Amino acid sequence: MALGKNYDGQDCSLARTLELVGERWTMLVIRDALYGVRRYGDFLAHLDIPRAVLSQRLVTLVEAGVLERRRYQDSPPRDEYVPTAMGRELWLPVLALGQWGERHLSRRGARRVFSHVDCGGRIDATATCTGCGAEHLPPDQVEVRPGPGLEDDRDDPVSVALREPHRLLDPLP
Amino acid sequence: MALGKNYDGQDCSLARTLELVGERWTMLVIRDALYGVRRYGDFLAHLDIPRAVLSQRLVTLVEAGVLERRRYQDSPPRDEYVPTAMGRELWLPVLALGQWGERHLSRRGARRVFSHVDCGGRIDATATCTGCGAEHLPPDQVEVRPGPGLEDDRDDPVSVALREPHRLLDPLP
DNA sequence: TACCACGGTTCAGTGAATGAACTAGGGTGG
DNA sequence: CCACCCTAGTTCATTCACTGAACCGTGGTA
Repeated sequence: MALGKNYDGQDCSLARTLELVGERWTMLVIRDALYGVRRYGDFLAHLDIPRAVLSQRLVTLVEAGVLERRRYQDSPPRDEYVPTAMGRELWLPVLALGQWGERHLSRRGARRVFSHVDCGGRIDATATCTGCGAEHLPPDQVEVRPGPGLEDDRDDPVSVALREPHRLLDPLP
Repeated sequence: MALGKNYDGQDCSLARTLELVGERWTMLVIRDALYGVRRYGDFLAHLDIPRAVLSQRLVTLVEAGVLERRRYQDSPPRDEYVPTAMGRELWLPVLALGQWGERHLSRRGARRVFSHVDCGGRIDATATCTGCGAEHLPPDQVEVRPGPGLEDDRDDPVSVALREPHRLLDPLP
């Protein structure tokens, strides 16, 4: 972080977190990784993000331990990016931020509906199942599907795959 | 948002939220407002933020309905910034992000400890009281105090006031 | 061999953030 | 009356972050 003023003067954990995830595009990369996106090209197409930014963000997240880089083929060499346990725990802030937006910034209904894999109940902003009451649901216990407010006009592979219900963390597309 | 590429291609609530709160410094301004900081000079001193950035962020947050600008004196004219109901609901993402940082990015103990005003129990990352089980605690039911990991080397008025337990949303310093 | 797909890298140009200085409207004290 | 102080901004040249467009390297395929 090279800007003249960084958050060093802030001895607080929020600032530490924001130094890592607060740069433009980073939270959306993390969100996509939690949905199950793994490959550079899929992040690129789904997020419509500049290539250099995506490369740099992935490097940063791997170095920080949020994502893990894994070889999925040797010829030619190809890596994918998988959330670590540390990265999976960012699900809660991602959910809280997204639900705030659903509640306050959405003029149509919910764009994405998150439900509990085991009982089908809706998930609230604290990752609690409103159906059965299960709390602290990790991402692999959550299914995402389109809500009534989602405009379905994207045709990249990830957007197409997310037209169907999809369990978080399962590879996409 | 004038960068060549914005988040318009992302029909998702997380992107809508990040367009508002994702700019550099904004989440820290909101965090301070939730702690109870009200005045331009106090945000300025506590955050050590460039003046022009603070002015612009406050304007944006007022226009978006997250903060409300209120006259606190007429001669000379002086306004303060108070979280709206919409702004107070950002407490949950702020807490979730901060707690993630406490858990994964802190080499010493907790910098800030959040507890339930009514029973004194600790608050977890979902705004649930670990003492009595009360859920969805709003900020005005939460008290913040320094934790064992906080370096107490700041001497601006807000930092000094936060050396004592402080109920969120109560004006600071 | 030419073309394609993939996962990057490079770089000039544009926009955001920054430090430093300045402004306006009061209030206070000598 | 004037000088100084405080507060809440505003201005602007400079630096840094992001971007579009082009390019690169390593394979695989027809």
